[in-house]
Amino acid sequence: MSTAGIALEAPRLLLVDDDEIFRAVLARALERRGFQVQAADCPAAALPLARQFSPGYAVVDLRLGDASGLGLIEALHALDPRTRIVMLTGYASIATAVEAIKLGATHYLTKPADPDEIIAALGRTSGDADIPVAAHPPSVERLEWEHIQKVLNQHQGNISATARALKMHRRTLQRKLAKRPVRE
Amino acid sequence: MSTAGIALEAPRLLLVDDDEIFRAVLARALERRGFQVQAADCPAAALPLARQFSPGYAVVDLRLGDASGLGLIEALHALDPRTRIVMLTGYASIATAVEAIKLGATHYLTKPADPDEIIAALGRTSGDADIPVAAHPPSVERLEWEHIQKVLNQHQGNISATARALKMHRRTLQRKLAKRPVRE
DNA sequence: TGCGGGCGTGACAATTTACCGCATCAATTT
DNA sequence: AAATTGATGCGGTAAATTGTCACGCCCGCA
Repeated sequence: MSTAGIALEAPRLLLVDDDEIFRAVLARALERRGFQVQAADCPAAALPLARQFSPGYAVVDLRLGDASGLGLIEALHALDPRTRIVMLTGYASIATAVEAIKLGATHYLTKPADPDEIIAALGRTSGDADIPVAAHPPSVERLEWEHIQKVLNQHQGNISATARALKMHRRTLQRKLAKRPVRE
Repeated sequence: MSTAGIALEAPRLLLVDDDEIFRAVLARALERRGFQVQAADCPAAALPLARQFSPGYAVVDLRLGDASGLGLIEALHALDPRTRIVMLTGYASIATAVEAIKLGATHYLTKPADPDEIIAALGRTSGDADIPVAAHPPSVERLEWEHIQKVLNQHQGNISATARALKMHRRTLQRKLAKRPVRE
């Protein structure tokens, strides 16, 4: 990080996500990495904020309650085409990815996403002393575990239903669950 | 399509796919729908053809033998930014979709795609379609595929490096890449 | 009290992975 | 020019994982 005037020079970033906890955690992580963060939980709140805050960067979730983040991307891009926008989503699909990029997003990431990865996606390779490591991608095993847990949670711990949703055999799911989560 | 002067007015379309049968079938289908089609099986053949043919539309496959269709998209876009390019692939992933759109493709479709769908995609601009957000969580298989593609992309297609990053065997990665991804 | 579903588990076959090795090719290095 | 390094493709085989079927056991419900 540069030595002087951090508060004044810090790039402004708008974070839009409807999950309060996720928002708070990510906001803090980004602030710690030198961004000045403003957050909102829906497009209606985000737009006025964007007008006033005039952020150079934005991270927006695809699923914002009932609204879609796609419209917000379009609006942010219309407000200032130079804004670097990353779309972040837990429910990724090719169709929404294509649409997001066409509407002006600079990148499209799936949750879980590491803060460094998000920053990299924003296209800000801050030439300072941070992130000497090339962010290690999670192993497929690790990712799979996270995903299974998430879906299992959505189904209130119902293993059979989860297996169906994941298109895997119940027996296999049981076996995977019996094993330890992989540590990196 | 209009009734008169088809031969003169017919929009020109460049079709690039390394599968000869597929190419022939699709070319015929597109011609029957009023396009003037020129086909090629690799970027090396496609580029000169594009220069001479100056197509307003293009349909290009992602996997062209050993080459990638992404480079061709970039080249076609550089040749004439107004060219409407659809990327068509049986190995679809979010990572390559994002890449394709950023390089100038107007749309990205997965095989099998019917000709009408392709034509619709060629004419589509952003925002004129309601993208269904977040249906079901992806299957573990799909998730794995997307993750692999993403990391592969981060490593510029280097299979060995990707295998190392993913902590999986290079041989295994090769086999997974050779297979087609599951349709959702 | 029977029915449907979820859960846990054993067993065995089918498939997939890990791990070899080897050959080729391209880019460096010596 | 020859040697070295690293990427890629691919065959083969042992080891591991998954698919599948079959149980028995509960629980909630009509």
